[in-house]
Amino acid sequence: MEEDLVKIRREKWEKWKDAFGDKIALKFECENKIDQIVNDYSHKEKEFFDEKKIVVKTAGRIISLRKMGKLTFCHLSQIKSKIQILFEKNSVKEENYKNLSLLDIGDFIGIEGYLLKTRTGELTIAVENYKPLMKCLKPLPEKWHGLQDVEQRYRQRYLDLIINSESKERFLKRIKMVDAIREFMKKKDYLEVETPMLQPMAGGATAKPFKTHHNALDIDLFLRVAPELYLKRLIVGGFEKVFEINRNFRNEGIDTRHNPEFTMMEFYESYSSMDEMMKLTEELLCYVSKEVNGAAEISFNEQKISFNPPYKVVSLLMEARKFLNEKGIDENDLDDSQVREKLCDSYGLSKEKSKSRMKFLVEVFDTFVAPNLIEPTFVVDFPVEVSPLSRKKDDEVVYRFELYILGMEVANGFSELNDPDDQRERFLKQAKEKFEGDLEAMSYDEDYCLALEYGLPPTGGEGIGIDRLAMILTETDSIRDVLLFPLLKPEKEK
RNA sequence: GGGUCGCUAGCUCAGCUGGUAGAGCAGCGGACUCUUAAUCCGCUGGUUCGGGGUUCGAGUCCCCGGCGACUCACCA
Repeated sequence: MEEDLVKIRREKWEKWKDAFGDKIALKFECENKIDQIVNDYSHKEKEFFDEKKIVVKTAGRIISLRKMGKLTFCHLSQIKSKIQILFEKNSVKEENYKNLSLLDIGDFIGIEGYLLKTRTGELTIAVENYKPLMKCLKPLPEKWHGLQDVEQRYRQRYLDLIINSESKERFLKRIKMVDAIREFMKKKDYLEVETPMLQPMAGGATAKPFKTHHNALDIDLFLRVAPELYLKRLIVGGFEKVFEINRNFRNEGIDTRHNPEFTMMEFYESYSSMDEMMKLTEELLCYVSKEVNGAAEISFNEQKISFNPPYKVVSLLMEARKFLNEKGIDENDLDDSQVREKLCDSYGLSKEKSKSRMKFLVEVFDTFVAPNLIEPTFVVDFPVEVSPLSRKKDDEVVYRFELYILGMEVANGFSELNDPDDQRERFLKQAKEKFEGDLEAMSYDEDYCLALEYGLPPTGGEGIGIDRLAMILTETDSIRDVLLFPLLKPEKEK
């Protein structure tokens, strides 16, 4: 049983004090990083190490252990690399060789030794001194198959990271991606800011918020669904270019593309419009793809995708109307709710989402067109009705776009609505929908309208879904696999 | 919330129409100075997710519950 295995490891651990002076080391001067050692020396010939004794001092977790009499091979792991280490009975002190039996796979040790190449040509540290740093009391999952149980990989992500290198690599890639995005935005003179997560009113997106309570103020607060309205207040305040990479929270379903908390980058630029945002997006994605994957072209489940600009542009309304034409549907009939419901039934559309002519058209697009947008594609011509924060182009549509990749919405941007009178009217319409039972409709935010009265310059703004972009760039099907700790239901106490 | 599937040793998995729960890895003991899924000999290890039921007998069949995966609905 597992307790027996832990008991044996604990007994070994008890002996550390006599054998090595410490049960738990305070620290270890790790003078050489393993990936640096590998980079510097793995290409050298075997003879190089015969002539020159290169001494290194490093530390890591033991991830494999092969004892063969008077020789013991291990692999020592650090975040970016691993290296083989070798204990020879003649090179370490006799009692220290014997004390190797107190070490297990999973333990952290610090070592000092010299480099050599084995008969098979593998760069190896021949250990002269070593010091165990901390015991791993639990047995690690098996080295060959790794940790397969999906649930355990999420619940105990550290085990997944120790044992499954693909998983570790995927997260390192995500980190690199976020770094690249940040670098890009800073190079473009955007200022990085943080705006409230706790908001008295959850605005900036149509979504169901999480509610919470502040005790000292005795007020209800919401976790933000978007930072949008605060970022635009900063534009009013004269911060001409701002961006924020942070979490949003939406109290909605969970599936392979949705987690209740997710990361978005939102950015806003004064004196700009949706056209500049689209150009910037093309440039950004191309740059990030090259930084992360070394190329602007990637493949995803055999599908080829290019991030090289320019991206295709399709009109939401034109595509939806094309569908109506093909099916012989008269658009004017769509004002009749009974007609819409009938059509929803025959084409398998959501009645909930088709409660007006325009919403029906959007639903048609989402269902029949969007899933087929594999290569990066901008969708334009969104109805005013579903875009309460975008500037009107005419009575029907706004200056707004969404970017689709692999059938997935990855970005959403627009020329910001900066007319306070128009904004008030749009909020009123939202408030009415909310009153009529739409839980996702926006609240009337008078404080934001007040800010607009001080003058929001013409502004382009956009939000990019970071998790989804990470999925695409790491060829990952589920959002949970690019989130270190996806939300799971707690296990029930027995 | 609905549907389908899954849950067996620390890990990866077998276990057929119901008949004594098995293997590999890990672990323990032994051999071994170039191994790398090391090898060889021997050994240990189980509340079969939980609770009921049917049965002489349940990992297997039935019911209830838990958690997860996929999928539909909702959403980005």
